[in-house]
Amino acid sequence: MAEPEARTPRERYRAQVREEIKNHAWEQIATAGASALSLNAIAKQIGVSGPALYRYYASRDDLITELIRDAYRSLADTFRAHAVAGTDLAGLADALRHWALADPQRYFLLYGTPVPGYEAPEDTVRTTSEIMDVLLAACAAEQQPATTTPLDDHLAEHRDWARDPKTPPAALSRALTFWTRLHGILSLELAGHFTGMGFDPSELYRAETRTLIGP
Amino acid sequence: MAEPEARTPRERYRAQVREEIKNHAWEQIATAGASALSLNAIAKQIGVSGPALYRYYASRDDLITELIRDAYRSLADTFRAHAVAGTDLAGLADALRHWALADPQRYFLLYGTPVPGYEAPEDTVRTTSEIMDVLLAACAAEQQPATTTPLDDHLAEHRDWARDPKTPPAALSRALTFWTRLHGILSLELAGHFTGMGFDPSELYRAETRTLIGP
DNA sequence: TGTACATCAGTGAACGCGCGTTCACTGATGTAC
DNA sequence: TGTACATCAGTGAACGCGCGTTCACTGATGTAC
Repeated sequence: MAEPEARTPRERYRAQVREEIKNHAWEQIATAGASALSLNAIAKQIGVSGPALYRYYASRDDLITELIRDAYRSLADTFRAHAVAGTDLAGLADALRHWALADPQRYFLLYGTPVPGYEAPEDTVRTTSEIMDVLLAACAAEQQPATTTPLDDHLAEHRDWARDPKTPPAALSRALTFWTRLHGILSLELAGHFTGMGFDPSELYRAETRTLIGP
Repeated sequence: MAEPEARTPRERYRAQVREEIKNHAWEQIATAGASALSLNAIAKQIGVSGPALYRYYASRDDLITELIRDAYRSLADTFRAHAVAGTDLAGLADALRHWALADPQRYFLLYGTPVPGYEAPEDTVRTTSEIMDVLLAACAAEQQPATTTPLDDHLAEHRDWARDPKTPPAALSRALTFWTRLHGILSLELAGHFTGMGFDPSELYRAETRTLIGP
């Protein structure tokens, strides 16, 4: 994925095995959580001895970092596809929801409980900026409200995270509330906090999406 | 805490040691996350042999369950104190934020990445209902809007989670959005997703609190 | 096309570690007469 | 107040386990002449 393209058969084989390792890693994460991920267990599943995996990943942390990288890339690609297609904020919200529901543990790997001390590598930070860029562009494309809120004012002065200096302050506010509101619903839903309450989380999600659109 | 009161010196001693174990457990969770919690490590910190802890907790899972129980109790107590004092929604929002910031890992233990397969014991479910009751009462005490939203309609028909049947539908909506919006901000903030963005998360929190209040 | 060499995937043994948990025990603290 | 007994906290040895990781190696695959 992030690898250079595989030209030779050997390179193609390598890429294939790396992919297989990752697939089993995701499976394990889905079954027992990321903290339970074990190289030896993956090796056993693939039908290979434990040390063999060290041909493909330098360490367990290396593998996890690559999973995180892939996850961010996947979300960024999803967003960018919508940006190219010229979809609006509602489209992005839908895309985010589908992406999250498709693989809850992948969502939590990015946005769940942080591992104390873990520092994201430089390139994933770039990917998150890419995601934010798409979101900000979509917000800027919406009709801007006439009035200004205290939050707009604050963000107008703290806007380093918006790479395009032409982004209007109201779009900054909207991007943040888009992110936090939808994340709030998704993370509680995926964690199962709504089970047994009886209502349909997608109704809540759609209601929140509606309030985010328009001026 | 959830124990019967300690009458005899022995019982008091027991309660004291249990408390000490929990304190070190929280410390460990804050340092390395809940999945790294180890009974042996706690024993070492206390200066006691590993098996000694089994006098106080039947197993590692037992200890974690009690930590979760305590955490829910703590939040419920915080909310109830505000209910008794007759505080409004803004007061609850403030209380929630302070409670979360006071101990991020405690927050994540309740609302972070779920452990696949873990089932909450019956009594914590009761505590969460208690929390919801306070929130719903505060929402019902607010002035209700004149118009009705599609979400109101949906929740009017799926309201088993609201124990008081007199709770107006708009209050149900408000309680849910209160919860999900504030959780969205808090969890992203505590996980460090806003670091480096430059703005003040509390401004965002206050802005969202404002939109939740009034009709 | 065939041979000589280099590359590299995978093996099996080993290291050191820490984990949760059990068990039979010692010794101190509390209780009953 | 003193003695006999029961309760219970804590110990140390042990069990079985799985983990990440290293190392020297075998054997297959690819490369160069």
